Amino acid sequence: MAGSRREETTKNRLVAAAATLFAERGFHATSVRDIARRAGANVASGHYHYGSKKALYLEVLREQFRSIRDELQKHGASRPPEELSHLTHDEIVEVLRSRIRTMFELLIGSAPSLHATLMQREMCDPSEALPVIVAEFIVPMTEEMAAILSHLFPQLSADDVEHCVRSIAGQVLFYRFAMPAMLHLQGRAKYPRGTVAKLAEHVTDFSLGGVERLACRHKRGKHGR
Amino acid sequence: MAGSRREETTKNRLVAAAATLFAERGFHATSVRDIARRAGANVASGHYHYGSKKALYLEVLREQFRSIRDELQKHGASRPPEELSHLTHDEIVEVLRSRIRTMFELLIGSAPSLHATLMQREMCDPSEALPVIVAEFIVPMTEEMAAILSHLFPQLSADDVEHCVRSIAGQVLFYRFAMPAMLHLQGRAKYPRGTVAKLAEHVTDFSLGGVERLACRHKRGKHGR
DNA sequence: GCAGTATTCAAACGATCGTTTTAAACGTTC
DNA sequence: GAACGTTTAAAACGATCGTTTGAATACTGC
Repeated sequence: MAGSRREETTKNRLVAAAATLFAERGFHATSVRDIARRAGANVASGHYHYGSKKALYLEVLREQFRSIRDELQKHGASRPPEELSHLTHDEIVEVLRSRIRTMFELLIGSAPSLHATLMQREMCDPSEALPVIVAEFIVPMTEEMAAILSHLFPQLSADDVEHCVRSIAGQVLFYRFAMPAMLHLQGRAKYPRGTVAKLAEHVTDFSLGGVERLACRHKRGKHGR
Repeated sequence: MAGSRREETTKNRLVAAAATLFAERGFHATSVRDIARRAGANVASGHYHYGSKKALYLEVLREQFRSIRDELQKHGASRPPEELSHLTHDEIVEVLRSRIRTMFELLIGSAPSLHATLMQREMCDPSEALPVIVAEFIVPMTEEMAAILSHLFPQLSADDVEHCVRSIAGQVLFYRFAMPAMLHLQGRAKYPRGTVAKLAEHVTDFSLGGVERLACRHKRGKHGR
């Protein structure tokens, strides 16, 4: 026994099944019987291994967002943030473009992306897992983006940087959080191939314009233009 | 009887109570008994007046989004869109600023804003009411914003205008859809006074920069600067 | 007034919920 | 192989769910 690598124990199958179902249908619309059935386990196994349905839900979110930070680092930012200082302006722009693209891939890429769906549901009905999401996903992503913007335009105030980070995050998250409406408008079942690349280009260009305008505003008085 | 003005009939109290509870807790977490209790009615009254819990839910959404278009017109755009042609560039900018501010007030203003909450829940679990939301809220708002941007920068392609509209909408919606995370980050229970004004200013300035960059891009080749 | 419809009410329906119970099966250690 | 803690299994628990029933009540037109 004791195979340390991804044992297919009942406990593991339970949390995996629960993650899928909680993401697909939400907490209240998912029954412990659905979870047990999908995990090929007994109805009582959830309580035996996790204590309660709620505790199982919290474990699902802890597990999902424990791994996402590594995922973020793997896809992009292989270099520590201080290395940004050694890059030219245009190179940092390309870093920004790459990070925005990574976010899009994470949120609306081909994979189902349980993280995003679970996060969206937590924004509707926050639970004790909200701090985990903030600490493991939102804060790291926010700080990295802030570092990039600060290096791009050092004259930006900390407040402006924060606002710009949220402007960028908002643009990206929009296509996930408003996905059903967008797909309905387009009469599609899912975003067509190539959407990620196109959106990443647009959001990057749009945001560069936005950030640049704020950065140059101070030279032209408080309200620019 | 036949008082045409906002009768406090059981039917009306039911749909009002249902709107509040569906927004607060979601469809599955709200029981017909909760609704009846809040409406001061019997458990069976929901079925008598609306047929089923699901039908009541759909009626709630239809009613909520039937009224929001009027709300949008009242707060802003008192003039038909073609009047934009008679305004100067700077005047159109102020129209844009005012519309963005209206959106913020609608989404995170002091009022509870059932619309926004119900819409957010529909994006998690789309129902037959999704087309109503798209037709009554998203399409009008999108088209008006597109008209403003087109008048601001006539050289923008239709595709670019669409993308920019979504970039603006995304920034605004972010502060509603990610509200629990933002408030947790700030250690607050709700956005402090003056937030709407500050955010509207930022999003307007940021977006003007973004749109302007895209508008000027064509003069500098496909990938500008 | 009464007939007839529309609405409200208390009570109960069957189904399903999360959870608990009890015992059987399994795995490990002497 | 006996003893023991761990895990799984079937069955049932009480509670609550959405819905239905059938009688009581309120309202309408005459």
